[in-house]
Amino acid sequence: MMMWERTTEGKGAASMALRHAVLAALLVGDGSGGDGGYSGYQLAKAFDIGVANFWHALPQQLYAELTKLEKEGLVAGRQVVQETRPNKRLFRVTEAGLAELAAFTAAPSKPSFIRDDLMVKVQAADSVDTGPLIEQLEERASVAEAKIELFGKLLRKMRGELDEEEFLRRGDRIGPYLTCLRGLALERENREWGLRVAAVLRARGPVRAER
Amino acid sequence: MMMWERTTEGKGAASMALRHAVLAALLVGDGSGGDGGYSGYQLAKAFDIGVANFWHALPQQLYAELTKLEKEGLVAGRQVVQETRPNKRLFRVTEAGLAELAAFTAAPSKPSFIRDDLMVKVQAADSVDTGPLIEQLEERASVAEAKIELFGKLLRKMRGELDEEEFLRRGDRIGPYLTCLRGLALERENREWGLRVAAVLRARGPVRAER
DNA sequence: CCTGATTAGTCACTTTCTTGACTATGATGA
DNA sequence: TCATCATAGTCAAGAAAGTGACTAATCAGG
Repeated sequence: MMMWERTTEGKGAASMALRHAVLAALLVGDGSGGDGGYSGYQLAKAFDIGVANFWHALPQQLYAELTKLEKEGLVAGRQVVQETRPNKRLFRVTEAGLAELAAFTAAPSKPSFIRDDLMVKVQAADSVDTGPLIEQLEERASVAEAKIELFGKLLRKMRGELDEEEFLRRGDRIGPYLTCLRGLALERENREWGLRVAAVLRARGPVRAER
Repeated sequence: MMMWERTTEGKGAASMALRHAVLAALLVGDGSGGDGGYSGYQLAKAFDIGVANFWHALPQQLYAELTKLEKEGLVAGRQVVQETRPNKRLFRVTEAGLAELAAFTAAPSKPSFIRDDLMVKVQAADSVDTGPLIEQLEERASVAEAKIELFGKLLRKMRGELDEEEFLRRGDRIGPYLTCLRGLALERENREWGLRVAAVLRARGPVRAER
């Protein structure tokens, strides 16, 4: 039997993946945000930095998910009337939401999944023109560089005046710090790999008579 | 204007993402496989090792995609009658398929995306029971360890008797080697991060009075 | 005064993925 | 000999995710 025939085995596990990412992200805004909660809009921004390290979603999806979560009582929203800006709804995680997150955390994780156009292109590098590929690899390396700096700043900000060891021992809210560390490591690898592959392909020159 | 309002901009880019991963994976089977091409079944296995580093897909999707690709002339399948096994169809990439891959390679890449349950859980680590989380982190580290060894073997096999520098200069088919290198780096990071986070959470002990 | 950016969302449609079957045959191991 | 594994697929329903367009207010700059 091969791997895709896991019939009748992971039965009641209920995927609905985005929701847990939303709940986890919302926890951060809850309290530190000052006014207790994130709006959909703010959540979208929080996703862009930080959460983007392990989850990607467009704002439309977040709004939709927030609506569903509210209907199920996992988050509670309250209207905030603003004069200078359009009104907004601030959401915070409810007890039920926290319970849902706890259950999710206790359940087995599905293997992480990655999807990367550039890697597909590198896989085919022996059969196609490498010119544009080299450009994209170097572009990616420089994007990674920028993220590395951004994450460095974020980490410094999160740990405040404590050093890392100290913060991880005694800080509160270390979750986002730990995921950010992973993002940092990832981007470093991204940069190294991009530069290395670009160099290798450059050194080989144009692809020789294929097929 | 925010990022999700890229209206009328990436218009003709045609997503259909899986197809390029399939084409790139098929290229490897084409020739080295001996009998010229991969069957859907073999492709599924190839995806599981190697391609899984940058693309995840279930066999059902691959079969479906192969059918579509054949209808569009990007791959060609031929029936192979077997006595000892069920018959199969071997697929190879056509000229048109290669052209499609080339066009894809030249076009801008969409940002890589990751989705990782475990990271979501770590993000929420300050608010939930960390016991099962620590277990999962250590489990992941050991899975990563196994992959590291597997990739080491794969790489040695691919480069044959040459050393890495030499192979990357003169070897043919370096694409899969380069993506495998990335996979290796990724798994190493996975292992380090998993062990580190598990250690940090363990040292902190159970979560203190939440909310 | 007009343009564009920022805040704050909503709606509808399409594509893709996942899930859970079901069909075959031969080989291998207990 | 019986069970299971490995090969080699196919099908269909439903859930999840992604895409593109649209509304609306305010503010900042030229």
